[in-house]
Amino acid sequence: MAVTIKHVAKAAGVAVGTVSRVLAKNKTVNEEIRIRVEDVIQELGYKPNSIGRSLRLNKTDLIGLVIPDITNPFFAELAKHVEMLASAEGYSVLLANSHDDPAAEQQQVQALLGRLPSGMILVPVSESVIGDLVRGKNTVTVDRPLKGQTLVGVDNRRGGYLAADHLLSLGHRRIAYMGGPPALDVARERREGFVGRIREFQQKNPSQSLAFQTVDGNFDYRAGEELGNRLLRQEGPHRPTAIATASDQQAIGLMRATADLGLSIPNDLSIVGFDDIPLASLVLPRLTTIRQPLAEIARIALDAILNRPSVTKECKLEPVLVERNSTRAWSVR
Amino acid sequence: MAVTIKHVAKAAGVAVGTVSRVLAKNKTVNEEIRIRVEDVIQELGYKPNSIGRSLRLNKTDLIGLVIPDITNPFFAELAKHVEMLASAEGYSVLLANSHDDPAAEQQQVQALLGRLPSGMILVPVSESVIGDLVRGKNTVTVDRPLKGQTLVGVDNRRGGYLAADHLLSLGHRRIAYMGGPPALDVARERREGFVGRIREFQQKNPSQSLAFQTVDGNFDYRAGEELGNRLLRQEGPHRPTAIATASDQQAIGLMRATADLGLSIPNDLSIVGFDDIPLASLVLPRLTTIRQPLAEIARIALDAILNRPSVTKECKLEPVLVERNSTRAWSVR
DNA sequence: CTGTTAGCGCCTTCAT
DNA sequence: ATGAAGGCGCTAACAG
Repeated sequence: MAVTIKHVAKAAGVAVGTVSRVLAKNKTVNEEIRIRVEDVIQELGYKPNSIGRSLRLNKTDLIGLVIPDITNPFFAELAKHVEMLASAEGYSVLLANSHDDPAAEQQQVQALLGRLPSGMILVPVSESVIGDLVRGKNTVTVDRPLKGQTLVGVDNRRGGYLAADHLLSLGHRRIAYMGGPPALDVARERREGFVGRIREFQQKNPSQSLAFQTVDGNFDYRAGEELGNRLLRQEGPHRPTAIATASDQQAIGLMRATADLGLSIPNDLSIVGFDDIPLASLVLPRLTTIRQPLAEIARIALDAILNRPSVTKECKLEPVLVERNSTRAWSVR
Repeated sequence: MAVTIKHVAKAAGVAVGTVSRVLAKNKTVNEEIRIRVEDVIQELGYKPNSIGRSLRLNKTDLIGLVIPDITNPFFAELAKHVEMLASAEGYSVLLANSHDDPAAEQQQVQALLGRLPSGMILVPVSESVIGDLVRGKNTVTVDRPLKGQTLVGVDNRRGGYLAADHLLSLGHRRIAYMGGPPALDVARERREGFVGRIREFQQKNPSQSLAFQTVDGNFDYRAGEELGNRLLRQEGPHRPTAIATASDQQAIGLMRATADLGLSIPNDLSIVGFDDIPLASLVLPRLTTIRQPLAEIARIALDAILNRPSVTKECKLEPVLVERNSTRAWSVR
C-alpha cells in the first residue's frame, strides 16, 4: 500500500490532523513542526490520495467533456483548449464521445455523472433525453443549446450574415448556401443569418437580379462534396459563382468537388467556410471562413463551471470573417 | 446529499451488506429480497457512488490517455477508439495533452497518476524523464517506445518497406523519402524500412540507374509543404517522380506544394503517405498510404491494461498498403 | 442467507 | 497550536 497521511504523521511524531493542516497550508501550524512534516513528506515520497479527499469533500477535480466526435477537428480543438485550461487549474478532463447518437450520449453523460465531476461541458445531441439528466448539475453547453442550461458559443446568425455580406460585397449575384442538418439549431441559425443578409440586399436593391439557392446536409467532408456536386452540375446561369457553407469540412469537401469538375477556385467559384479549423489555412487555396473564437469559448465555458457565480444564461461570442484565398471579386462576364 | 446504500438498506428493511450484494449481483441473495431491494433502488433513484467504491477497493475505473496533441488526426482517432472500447467496459478516459513537451508531459503524467487510474496509455515524448515515473504502473506505450514498458504499434520498418516496394514496382526510378523528426524512433524506423528496400533493389539490379534522396522534418502539414517545395524545385532529372512521406499530414502538405508548382498528381508525381487518417481518403486525389490498424492498436493496448496477464513486451502490428489515386505507374518519358 | 462491522485516506470539528 | 475522533460511501470478512 502507498504511503498515507498516517505514515507521515507517525514518522513525524504528530497527529494526522496536523499533517492534513500542513498539506492545506493552514497558517495555524507551528513553523518548526511544519518544516519537519514537510521533510518527512519529501523523504517518504508521500502523495495525497485524491480519492480519500474526494470522498470526504464529496467532490472531485474532474471535468466531464462530452462531444459528438473527437475526430472532428472542431471538437478536437475545443477539447484541446478545455484540457489545457483545466490542467492549468489542477483539474483533469474526462472525455466521452456521443457519436451524435442520443442513446450513446445519455449513457456517456450518466457514466460521467456517476464519477461526480466538478462540472461538465457538453455539446448536446438530443434536446430532451439529456435535459433532466443534467438539471442542476453544473453543466455548460457549448455550440448547441440545451433548455435550462448555460450556453456558450458563437453568434451563428451573425456568422451567416458576415459570410453573405462578404460574398455580396465581392459582387457575387449567383449565390448558394450549403447548410448543416436542419434539425440542429446551430445550422438553422447560420442559414437564417445568411438568408437574412440576402433578403436585406434584395429589398434595398430591388432592381438587381440575384439568384439564390439553398441545400442542406451533414457538416462533414462527404456532405460537402455531394452537395457541391449537386450545386455545381447545374449548367450555365444556374450555377452559382459563390457558395458559403455551414462548416469548414463541408467547404473542403466542396473544394474537392469543384476541382473534380475542372473548376478553379476562386476564379470560377468563391467559397467561404465556417469555423476556421486548422486545416482551413492549410488547404489550397487557403479557405476564407468565419472564425469561431474557440480558445475564448473554452475559457468562458470552464470559467462558468469553476466559478459558478459568474454564470450567465447565454454567452454569444462574435464570429469574425477571415479573408484568405478562396474568395474573389466577381464581375459579370 | 444524494441517496446512499444506507438509505436503500433502511427503506428496504435490510442491511447495507445485503444491498451491496445485490449490487454486486451476488448469487447468494434471496430472490424475494433481491426484488425488493431492486425496487427500492429504482424508486429512490439510487446511484452507486464510485468514489466510495474506489476508496474501498483502492482502484478506479479510469484510464489515463496521454498523447502529444489531440488535434493531430492520428491521435484523435486513437483517442476515439480507446474511448469507445473503454466506455464499453465501464471505464472512463482521462485525456491529457503533452504538446510534445517533456516538462508538460511529466506534469500531465504525474497529475493523472495522482488520480490512481487503472492504467495508462501513453504516447511518450521524452524517453528519460517519464521512464521511472511510470515504472510498475500498468502502463502501455503506443506508437513510440519507452524502456521497460509494453509497446503496441505498427511495424514501422515494414511500413517503410511497403511504401518503397510499391513505388519501385510502379516503375519509379527517381524517388525521394520525406522522413519525420530523426529524434523519434518511429521516424527512423520508417525511413530505415524505406531505405532498406531501395538498397535491396539496387543490389539486385546493379545495372539500373536509381536516384534516391532523403529529407527530414516534422510530421505536420507545414513540414510536408516546405520539404516538398525543396524537393520539387529541383529541375529536370533531379526532380523525383515519386515521394513517400512519414505521415499523411506531410503527404497532404506535399500535395499542396505540388499543386502550387503546377504539377499534377499522379501524372507528374506519385505520393504515398503513412497512417491513413480519415482525411487521406478525402483529399483529391485520394491518397495512397500505409495504413496503421488503429482500432486494433487501441484494442490491444486496452487489453494489455485491463488484463495484465496477457501483456507482451512488444506488439508490432502489420501495416498495410492502401492503394488509392495518388500513385501511378511511371515509364521513362 | 443476512446482519454487523471494520476500515480504505482524508478533512474538520471539538476538545485540550 | 495540536491531538483525538467521527464519518464520507462502499465492500468484504466474519458471525450468526
